[in-house]
This record gives sequence, structure tokens and C-alpha cells, in this order.
Amino acid sequence: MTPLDQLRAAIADAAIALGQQATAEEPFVATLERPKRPEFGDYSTNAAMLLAPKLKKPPREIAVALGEQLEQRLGESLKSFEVAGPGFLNIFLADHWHRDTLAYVLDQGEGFGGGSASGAPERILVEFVSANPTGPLTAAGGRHAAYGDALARMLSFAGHDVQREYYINDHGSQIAKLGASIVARSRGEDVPEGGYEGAYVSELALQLVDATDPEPDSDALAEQGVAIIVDGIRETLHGFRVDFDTWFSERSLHQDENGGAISAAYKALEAGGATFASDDATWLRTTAYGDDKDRVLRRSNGEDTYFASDIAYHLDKRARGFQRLIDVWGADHHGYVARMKAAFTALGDDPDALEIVIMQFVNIIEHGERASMSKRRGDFITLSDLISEIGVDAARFLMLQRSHDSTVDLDLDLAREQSSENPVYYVQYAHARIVSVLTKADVARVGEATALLPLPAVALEPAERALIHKLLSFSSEVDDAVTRRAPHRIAAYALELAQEFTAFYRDCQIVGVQPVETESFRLGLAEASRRVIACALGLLAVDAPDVM
RNA sequence: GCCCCCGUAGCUCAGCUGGAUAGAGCGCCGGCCUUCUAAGCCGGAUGUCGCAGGUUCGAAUCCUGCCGGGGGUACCA
Repeated sequence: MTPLDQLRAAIADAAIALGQQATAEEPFVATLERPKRPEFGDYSTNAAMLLAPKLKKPPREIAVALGEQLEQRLGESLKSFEVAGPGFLNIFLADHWHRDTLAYVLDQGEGFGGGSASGAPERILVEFVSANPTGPLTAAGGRHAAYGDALARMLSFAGHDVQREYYINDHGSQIAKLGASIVARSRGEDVPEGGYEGAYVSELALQLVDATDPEPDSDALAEQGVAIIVDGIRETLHGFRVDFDTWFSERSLHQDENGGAISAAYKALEAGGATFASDDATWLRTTAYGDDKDRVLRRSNGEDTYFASDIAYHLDKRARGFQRLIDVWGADHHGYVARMKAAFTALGDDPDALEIVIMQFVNIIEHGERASMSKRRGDFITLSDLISEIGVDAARFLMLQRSHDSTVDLDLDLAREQSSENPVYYVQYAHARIVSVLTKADVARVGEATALLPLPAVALEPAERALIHKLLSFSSEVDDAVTRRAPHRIAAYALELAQEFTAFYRDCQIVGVQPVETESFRLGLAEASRRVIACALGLLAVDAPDVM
């Protein structure tokens, strides 16, 4: 039980003592939050305002009674309480409580903040990036990569069993166009209408096509080209600290040796009675499950749509035993959400097992204008370009700072210019600074100080209390970030924590301070800060350097 | 037309499962290195939280409508 949970429990107990009804199924839940202004206490609760209608008494009167109840329950942890505004109960905690809290954080060790899902862990497959293998990864692909990877790290940290997967769309018209483009370039011709114009296509042509061959095999070239491009993508992602557990080939769904996954999907859909034929095509009646129009599975020319293979693909994911599927899709695919969920229902599966995160776009701004990002025309900023311009840490932090449902404008000129001012360095600097201080104090001394429980009963400075609060909140920040699928909250938290540590560093001498008990306490506080910063950065796969 | 996301400081964006005087980074103005890392710190200026209603003791946050930006709306992927 965290110190915050203990506070919440005390408030709930106090409320029950005042006459609030509560059961295990329907507990009494009040807010417990850090007020914006320090004079409003360490924590504030709206419990009295929630109780007022039931107890039929003024909220402020209830707040006083609640505070008295808390005094009995919290003992020397509570310093004082105040009733404020319409009926807030502001809680001021004693140094005793703050010391116990730091002891709790230190005692939790490296796992502090994680494990919230360990009681009910799920097998989760996170599928992300999955960019068409018709060219190198763009900077936008980098956003998907950073997001999906950070999400996977967070889910693992919470206690889930997570795998990362990349779906390779190595089948269909785009691949055919790639093959045709390679053939055209090998002859020194322009690519056909709608083909791929990037310089890498000419390189592939040079590499793959025998110049003496009058009739190059377009399909074979496409396949070889895809293999090379996928290798490049894998390498780029690895450099970006993103490694997938599986690379799933769409083509494999169309091959019989895979059990004929697509025909199996048709059978499953037909068994549910949700398919029908019309205009020589096969349709899925997705309108029966919330979609706004029915969707084609097999076109009148006999070819399967992407939707059909996607259904087979998701059936395969479920067959592999994943309880939860998280797909990270670009904003241009949001129209597919309803039909994919409808397909789940048509298959008799639970649509809630499929969770689709829609990632908004990345606009690259260069010279004050929005740069084109057309993969087909080949005039895009690649992820590896971005990495070599600003580095992995800055690139990841930049991508992860913003919410996934907010469009990101990435100004390349600014990014280059300000990469040295990227907030990520502020966080990393705080970490390096702590390591430097702890090293100065001596490793053995730090080990001794952090093992000292209970911590020495020293009086605390405001900056120490503030830092302890920030450290403690890591657990709830992680939980929040996990449930909202919002890694950007971790980035924001890391920055805030670094700021709190810096304030502590400014106000409180650590090494050599007298008495020695104070030094011990502060070493413990510094070490806890170091661990949490490293952990938060680790969730984002950003380095926590010892020296800068 | 319908669907999704966004509209908060000069810029880029947090905050949005309701709380008290709305935040960060960058940029701007002025200060700080003989003391644990100045990639730092301190002080200062900057807002009709797109607009209008509604719900509430309380709305940037929830609901409705409107305006503006982006995306989607294929027997493409």
C-alpha cells in the first residue's frame, strides 16, 4: 500500500465514521490531489463536498469533523488541517510522513512505480509502424515507432506480457508498383504513373537488375526490393532503439502453407452469416455491427481487399493467444476502425479486445513551410536523416512529448538549431549531476545511507518535501500514462521531476552537510531521484547518462 | 453531407474520467560561476483557454450548436 493509498483509506474511513455508506463494491472515493498553491497544503480532498448532500450539513462543517477524524487516524503523520473555500479539506503532513514516504520509495527499489497490473497481467500484442515496405521509414514513421515502443515498455513495466509486431504489407498493388518502378529505372526510364520516384528505387534497380536481361521479372524484383527495404527499416529502427519481436508478412496470409489464412477467415465469417454476394463481389455486412456501410472483402475481379487480409491477420493474432491487441494506426486510417471492430463482432469475438490508437500526423516544417511527405514522390525526410540531424535521444523525446492525438509540427531548422536545448538534455543533466554528487560522496556511503531504515529523523526543507511528493507521484503518473496509452505524460513527468531535483540541489547542500544524519537523508533522496529519473527515461528509451 | 483529431502565452505544446489566482519549453528583458556539473539558477513581461448557450456549489475540462485548421469518407493500401 503506497503512502497515498493509506491517506485515501484514512479519508474513506473518516467519511464512514461520519455516516457515509460504503461497501466493498461501492467504496467511497474522494479526490486526493496536490493543490496548485503550497498554502493549500500537501494534499487537498473534496470529500466533505461529496458528503454534504447525504449528511445534509454544510460542507465546511463536515470538513472540520473530517479533519478531526483524520487527526485520530494519522497521528504524528498529520501536522495540521484547514478548511478552505466551499469545503475543501487541506491536509498538511508532518516531516515524519515525508521521511516515511522516502523510505517507502527507497524500499521499493528499482521496481518503484511499476507492477500495477501484476495482479491481472494480460498478454498484449502491440502492432505499430507497419509502414509500407516501399521505401525507407519517414520521420512520421519515427513517431509511430517511438510511441509504440514506449507504450510497450510502459505496459511491461506495469506487469503485462507484451510483444511488439510489425505487419509488412508485402502484397498487393503498392508492391506491384514498386516492382514496375524498379524495372523502369533499370532501363533509365521514368517510373510509371503512380510509381515510386525516390532515388532509392534507382539504387535498387542497379543492385538487383541484370542489365542484359531484356524482360526483368517485376514480381521477383518487387520481392527482392521489399526484402532489402525491410532490412533497412529494421536497421533504422534498431538504431532508434526499437526492436520488434515479430515481423509478420501479409503475403504469408495468402499462401497455402500457412493454412490458407484468408480462406479460413472467409469460412469463419460465413459461419457467422455476415457475408453476402452482390455485383460479383463478396461483402461483409459490417452495418449490422455499427459501421456506416457494408464493406467489400473480395472484389469482382477475384482479388481480396486489404480488409480481408487484415481480418485474417487479426484472427491470427488472436489465435496466437493474445488477450488484447493494440494497433497503432495513422490518422488517415481512422475510417477503418469501425469496420475492423465490426469484423471482430461478426467473428463472434469481443471488439473490446481490439484497441486502436489513432496517431495524428507529423508535419515537417522547413524554411517556414510544410514540407511534403510523399513516399511515392520520394521527397520525404527519412527517420535516419532525422536521427543523424538531432540524435536518438532528442528525436525520441521530441516525438514522445506530445499527445498521440495532437498533430505535431516538427520544424527541422528549429530542431537542428535547438537540439542542444531540447528538454531531454535538462532531464539527462539532472541525472548526470546526481551521479556526480553521489560519486563524490562515495558509493559505499550512499549504499549505507539508502539502507538506513527508518531514515534519520531530521527536519526537512521545503524543497525536500516537494521532491518527495514528486517522487511518490511517479506510481500514479505511470498508471495514468498506461491506462490512457499516453507516454507523453511520462516525458512531462520526467521534466517536472528534474526541475524538483534541481530546486533541491540548489537549496540543500548534500555532501558534507552537518549533521551527518542530514547528509544521509539527502543522499537517500538524491539516490531515489536518480533511480526514478533513470526509470522514467528508460520507459521512453532515452539514455540516462552518468556524465555529460 | 457524415465521421475522427485539433483550436490554451509571440512560437511549439501540456493540462481536458470537473475544483481554489491556467502551466512548461523555446523566444524576449535584467541579474548570477572562489562552494556538490552554468547543458544550470534567480527575477521580469506575455492569455477574451476559438465563439455562443447549457449542466454544476464550481467548467480550459462535461453536453449542444456554430466558426476555423487537419484528416477520412473506394470493389486503393
